[in-house]
Amino acid sequence: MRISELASHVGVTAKTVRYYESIGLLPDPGRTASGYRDYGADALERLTFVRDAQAAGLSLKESGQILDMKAAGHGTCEHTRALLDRHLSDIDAQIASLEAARAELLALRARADILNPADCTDPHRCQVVGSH
Amino acid sequence: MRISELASHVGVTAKTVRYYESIGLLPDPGRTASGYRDYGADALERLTFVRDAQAAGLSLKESGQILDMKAAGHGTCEHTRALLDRHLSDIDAQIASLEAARAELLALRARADILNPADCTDPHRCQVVGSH
DNA sequence: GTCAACCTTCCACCTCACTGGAACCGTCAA
DNA sequence: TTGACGGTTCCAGTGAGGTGGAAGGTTGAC
Repeated sequence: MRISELASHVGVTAKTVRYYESIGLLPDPGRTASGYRDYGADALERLTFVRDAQAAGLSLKESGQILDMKAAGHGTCEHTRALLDRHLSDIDAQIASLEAARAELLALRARADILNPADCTDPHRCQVVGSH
Repeated sequence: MRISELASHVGVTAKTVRYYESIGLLPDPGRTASGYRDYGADALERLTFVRDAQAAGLSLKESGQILDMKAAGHGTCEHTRALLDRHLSDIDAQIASLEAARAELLALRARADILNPADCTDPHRCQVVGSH
């Protein structure tokens, strides 16, 4: 399959696929006689994994690490598990901090709702954002 | 107070404070006779707000917008409220996507747990990451 | 008076994940 | 055979949020 077909299967652009190849995330695909990149199912699987992993918050580098461990075939499960565990706690921390942020924003909003907009005319302070 | 003191109160570096000033996020502070930046409580409050807002997922630009609206003193409450509302839904979306990612990672981890590590010796595929 | 630890400016560089554009070649249907 | 729409390379830029380092001035304790 050609680059655009591969890209559209996964929901990225051909540019992005070439970029991934340039950073070593995708291997050199074979080429057709005319020099076009020619991808197989393995490329699709690899790219799909990168996309999934990215959706799960892993960086391209980390996806590459997992994929490389897989290709090297050593320590794979333990390393993958460790990476996964680290990301699970990262995600938990992110969710916690977002929820704290949410609460903060909500409190700010509540103040904005309660305050009479007419009170908001002091040219030097906004009641919502002001001293806290 | 001097730049490092301000910075350490908020948990950033002096470099970062100068950078914030350079992008207009913090106003020119006064200077001592020798040219050192001299900050007051207002700078601390402003920088703290930027840090809080950043923790809440706002960009530096957006923090600056709120702070500018506050300084300009017009339309403040409505604009702040709109910004806050937009960010609340952004945060909700982020939390939702992180929770989806979490579930995905957890599923991957569960596969890692169930599989016998001894099965993970095939040099060409990792059971955890492989075909799905 | 000396020394470390601070401060100043300025400019360049970094990471991440792309994106845009130029200049050129290949494919395919009308 | 012409034109649209792909593909190729390479280089440069984006934007967010900084960091590093050089070259110099200031402060304060011993």
